[in-house]
Amino acid sequence: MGQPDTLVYLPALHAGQGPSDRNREDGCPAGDARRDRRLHYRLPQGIRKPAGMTETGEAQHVIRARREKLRQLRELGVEPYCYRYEPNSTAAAAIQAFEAAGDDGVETRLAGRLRSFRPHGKTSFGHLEDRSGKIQIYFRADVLGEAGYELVKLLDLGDWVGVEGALFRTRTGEITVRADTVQLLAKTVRPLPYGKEETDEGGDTVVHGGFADVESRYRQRYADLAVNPEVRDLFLTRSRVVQEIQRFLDARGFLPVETPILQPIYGGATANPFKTYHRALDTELYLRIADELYLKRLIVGGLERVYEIGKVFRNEGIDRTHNPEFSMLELYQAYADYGDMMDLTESLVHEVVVRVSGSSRVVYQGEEIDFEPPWPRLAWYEALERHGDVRRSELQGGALREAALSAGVEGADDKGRAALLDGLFKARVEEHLRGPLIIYDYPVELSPLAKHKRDGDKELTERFEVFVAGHEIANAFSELNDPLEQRERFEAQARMREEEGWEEAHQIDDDYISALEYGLPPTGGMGLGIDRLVMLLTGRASIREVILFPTLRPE
RNA sequence: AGGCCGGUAGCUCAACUGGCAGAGCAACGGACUCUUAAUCCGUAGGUUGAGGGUUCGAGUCCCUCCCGGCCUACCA
Repeated sequence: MGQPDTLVYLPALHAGQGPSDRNREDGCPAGDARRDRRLHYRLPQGIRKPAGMTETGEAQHVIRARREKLRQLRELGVEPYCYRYEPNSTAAAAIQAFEAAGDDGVETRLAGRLRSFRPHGKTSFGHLEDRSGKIQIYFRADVLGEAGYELVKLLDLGDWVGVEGALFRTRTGEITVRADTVQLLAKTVRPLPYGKEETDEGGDTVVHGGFADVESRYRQRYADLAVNPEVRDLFLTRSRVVQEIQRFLDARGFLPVETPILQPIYGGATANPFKTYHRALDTELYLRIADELYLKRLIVGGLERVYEIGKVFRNEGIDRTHNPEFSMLELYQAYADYGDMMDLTESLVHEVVVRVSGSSRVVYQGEEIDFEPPWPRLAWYEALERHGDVRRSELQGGALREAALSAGVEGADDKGRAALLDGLFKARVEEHLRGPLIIYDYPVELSPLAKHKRDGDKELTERFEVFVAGHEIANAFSELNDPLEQRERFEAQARMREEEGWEEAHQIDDDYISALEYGLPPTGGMGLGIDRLVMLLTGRASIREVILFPTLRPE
């Protein structure tokens, strides 16, 4: 965990432990045996049509031509789908080694994808791309021999190849591998949507054409990743965010745990669930909408500090900030309250931002956001007063409904107090919260799982949310640990569901109350939206850009 | 859900006021032993999202539907 450099080359995992070490250098011996086997692996006549692709005209034509190349390769004794290759470096490391050695005598063995290809008769240039970047490869017929160069002539953009040879500098000064051997690792039979690249005078890379259709990029993320290095970088950043969070929490004694995704009673948030069904149990189950209630059961069990980073599922609308499944961090710490959670959240987010982006400041959609703690803190009703021009004392009965109506809250006519307060805040306040900003002390109606204020104000709970750029990224509270009051809160929610038709209201979870009856120590809990944090750190306006495979309408 | 914009070759995009559906790249064949958007010669590639209508004639105008993006409203 927390590997700072994910580009470090990992040596073969089971060197010397495999079934045998024979053929470890070359996973693709050519020969009759292979050709015989080919008979069993022959592809069906019609090329299978992947979902969502129309195989009209050219695509079919191209794929047919590539399959013809497969045949030619096998005729040459080259197996186009290799078993193994053992590179000893990466493009970036090879270039670095060559520079360090003073342009002298560096041999390297690399594997990657053929990103560009410029044949010139008995000579060809191309670029190989691996996870570290690109390096130019120089193929010569007189070096590779007739058979080797025949293979080079059958290469296509996107093919996976392994090359071995000495590094040198071309006439134009580019560090290049002069290939002594070339090995085809996997043939591409469907052309990748590569754009042409050009380096302008400023040294910037300009891509001509390319793969830009947003929906296609999401549906075929593999092609998006293969073709767009900045997309690979983005998901590298995402992984680092998760690693940094884990590192931060591990260092503070938090235990990573896994709780059920399939739940008989869903809870821990106000949201509509996905329903599913278990046959053997003949039971309806729900996909979790939050991890909360199970994690707090673990605190009851004495684990004291736990966290989970995982997917939660909410059966609601899809837009640029909402995906039906999204990733959340939830953590719970015994003996802590929401004040501790404020401090923890500030330092967690700050540290992740600094370690991932190198600075506490990020620019998001043209707006500079500084995560340096402490963050401003504003009480919920104060925020409403400041941005919504409504005072707490004026939000009783009809006045609240009127305020919600005038704020344009949808369905304000027949909503209950909780929904009206929530609607009013969302309509009037959230967009003004550029943050990072802590909004604290939420109305009790909105927070059935939070303790009420210790000062005796029973209408408020010790809960806060963190807002950045108008969106909530974190939610935390002093966890309600009084089982009797918890039952009353659940019952109040159940009444809201029945009387006001508030479907998202919390269900009564008797087993959770039983757990509380065994004793939940004072506990602080916090939830953090991973996707939104990644959006902030990568400057993306759409959540789909930061989810590898976002939910799309099936084709 | 509502509003706006869009869907043309594998990719990125053109196509005037309704008048023969095009280019670049990718692909295929050929030439070329330091290229890098390689170059040069040649070839192929299309149910213009679907259906209907108006018209001598529709990528273009009208209607319906499908799909997507953006904005607004709601769940994080």
